[in-house]
Amino acid sequence: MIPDPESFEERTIRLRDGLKRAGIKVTHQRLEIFRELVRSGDHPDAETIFRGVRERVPMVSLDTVYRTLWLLVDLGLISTLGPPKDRVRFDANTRAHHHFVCTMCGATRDFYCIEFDRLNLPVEVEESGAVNTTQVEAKGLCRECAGKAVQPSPSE
Amino acid sequence: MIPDPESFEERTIRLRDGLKRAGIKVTHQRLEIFRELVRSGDHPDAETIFRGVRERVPMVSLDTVYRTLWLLVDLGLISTLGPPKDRVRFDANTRAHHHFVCTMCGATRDFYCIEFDRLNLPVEVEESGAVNTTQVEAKGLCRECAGKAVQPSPSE
DNA sequence: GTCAATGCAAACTCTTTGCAATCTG
DNA sequence: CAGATTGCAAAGAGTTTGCATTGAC
Repeated sequence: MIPDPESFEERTIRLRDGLKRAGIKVTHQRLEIFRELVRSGDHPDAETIFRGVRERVPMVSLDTVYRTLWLLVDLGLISTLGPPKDRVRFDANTRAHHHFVCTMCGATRDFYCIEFDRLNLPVEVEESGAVNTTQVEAKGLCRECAGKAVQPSPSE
Repeated sequence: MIPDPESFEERTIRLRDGLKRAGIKVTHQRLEIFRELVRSGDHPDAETIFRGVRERVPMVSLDTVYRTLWLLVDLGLISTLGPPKDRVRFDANTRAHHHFVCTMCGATRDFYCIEFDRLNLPVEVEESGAVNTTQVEAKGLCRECAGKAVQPSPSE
C-alpha cells in the first residue's frame, strides 16, 4: 500500500515553507487546519475540517477554516475537488462516458472511449472499496479559454 | 467526431417514456428543461439552464428548474457531475494522483498510477481543447458503505 | 510595536419549501 | 374533473465579509 508519497512531517514543513515564502504568517490555526486536511484520507469539506480542528483548537471559527483553505488553494498548497466553488452541475448523458474539463472556466464536455470504461486499477485501490466503473477526466484549456490566452498568475 | 450516441429526438422520446413509466406528468417545462440540458455541450448548473429555458418559456421559474432536475436525477434520466449536492471539498495532495470515489457516501481517497497520469485520449477530444493531464475516477462502494450493505433503489 | 490574522456576527448566494392558482391526463 | 405541477415568495444551508481584538514576526 502506498498511502502517501510524502510524510506528515514533510508536508507540514512544505506548508511552513510555502507560507513563509509568500510572506504569510504561520499561525497555529493554519497549521492545524492543514494538518487536519492532510490527516483525513477522504477529502473533507470545510465543516468536517472545522469539527476536526476544533478538537485541538476549540476557539477556531468556521470562517477561519474557509479563509485558510482558500488561502492555501491560492498558494497552490492544496486544491479543491472538481471545479472550484461548484454549483451543482447536471449531465443529461446516462451512458458510460468521460469528461474533458477546462481548468479555467470549468466547462465540461463528454467523450467516449470504451477502454476507459473499465481501466485496470492498481491493486491497492481494492483496499478502499469495490470499484464498479472508471471515468477519465481530461483536464486542460478549452478552445474559448485558450483563445483568451490570458495566463493566470504563474505560481513559479 | 462522435458528439452523441443518441440524437436529440431520441433523448426526448426517452424522457417522455421515462416520465410516463413513472406515472409523472409530461409538462412543457419538464420537456424544455431536459432539452436545454441535452443541448448544452458542457454541463450547466441550474441557473444556466434556467436562463436558456426562459428564452422559450419566459414564465418558467428557477425553482421549477431545480425541482425538475432533481426529479430527473431521481428517475435516473440524468445525473449530476461529481458527488450530488456537493459542498466544496479540499485535497491536500498536490501530486498527480487519482481518486476512488464512493458512490454512496462520497468519500474520496487518493491512489497513484503513473500510467493514468497521461492516458492516450481519443483524437476527438482535441476538438474540445488542449489536454494537460488525465485523472481517473474509480467509482464504487467504499468498505464502510459496503458494510452497511443497504442496496440503494435498484433502477433496473 | 506593527500589521496581518482571528473570532464574532451579519450578509450573501445558491438551493429548497409552502401554498394558492394552473395545467395534464 | 382530480390531483400533480407550477410560480411566487419566503426560508434554509453553505459560504463570505466587516470590524474590533489578538497574536506572529
